[in-house]
Amino acid sequence: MAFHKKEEFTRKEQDLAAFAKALSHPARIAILKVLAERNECICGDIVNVLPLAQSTVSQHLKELKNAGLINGTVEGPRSCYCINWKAFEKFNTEFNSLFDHLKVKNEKACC
Amino acid sequence: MAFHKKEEFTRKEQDLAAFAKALSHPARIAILKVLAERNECICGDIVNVLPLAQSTVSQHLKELKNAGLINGTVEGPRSCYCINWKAFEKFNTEFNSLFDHLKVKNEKACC
DNA sequence: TCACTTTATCGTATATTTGCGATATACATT
DNA sequence: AATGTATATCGCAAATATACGATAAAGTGA
Repeated sequence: MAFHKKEEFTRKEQDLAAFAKALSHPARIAILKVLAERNECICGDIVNVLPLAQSTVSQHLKELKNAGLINGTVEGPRSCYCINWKAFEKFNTEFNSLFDHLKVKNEKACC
Repeated sequence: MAFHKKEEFTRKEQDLAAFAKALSHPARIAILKVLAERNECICGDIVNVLPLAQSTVSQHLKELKNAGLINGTVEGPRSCYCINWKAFEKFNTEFNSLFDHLKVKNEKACC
């Protein structure tokens, strides 16, 4: 690709794309599901549930954290993660605002 | 990665991830916005709007079409694209069903 | 038929992602 | 202090994604 031209798009487009990218792997979807299902913030339990090595899971967790979708805190010798619902809410809103009001207008569009 | 282990996740997880992947580039978000804004189904007009080469835009359109997010039909010498709102609706529902009912339970979770 | 326009595809270069084992780090327990 | 447990990071290999120019394909119009 030579150079990524992502900077040439609007901030909103980049933010939404970054959010979608964080969700763009089934392992990360699965991790979010586990975090959402359990009340305690899990850590290495995720490794036991997923068909992936510990280092790989740790990497996915890092990406989710960088994207702001989850929070992580160190609890003694282990790490505790949980979903950042606020970030989820924010992006859900942004996603809808991008398309929803246009949807009505074009519901019965051409092809 | 050696081999992609995506097959080891559930179909729902894979589908949702594939949808998110289609949205995971700002150029594709921008394309969807253009398609949503105009009543006529655009084609090469998108090329004029985006800071990308024609072949690159064509590639992004192909990916969006493969993901089922847009429809494309040939109209004489040109191609006509528009958003597949049904697919959008489906994935939006699926996305919400994955997380929304869990959200209530865990709203005030740990970390 | 011969240009012209529009779009798709091919080939290629480079960047990024995915995955794992090995290792480091950090705390807990003995 | 020594050991064990849990997690993060490093280094590497392989797969994918991104981007573009060149070219092909397919229709239009002179």
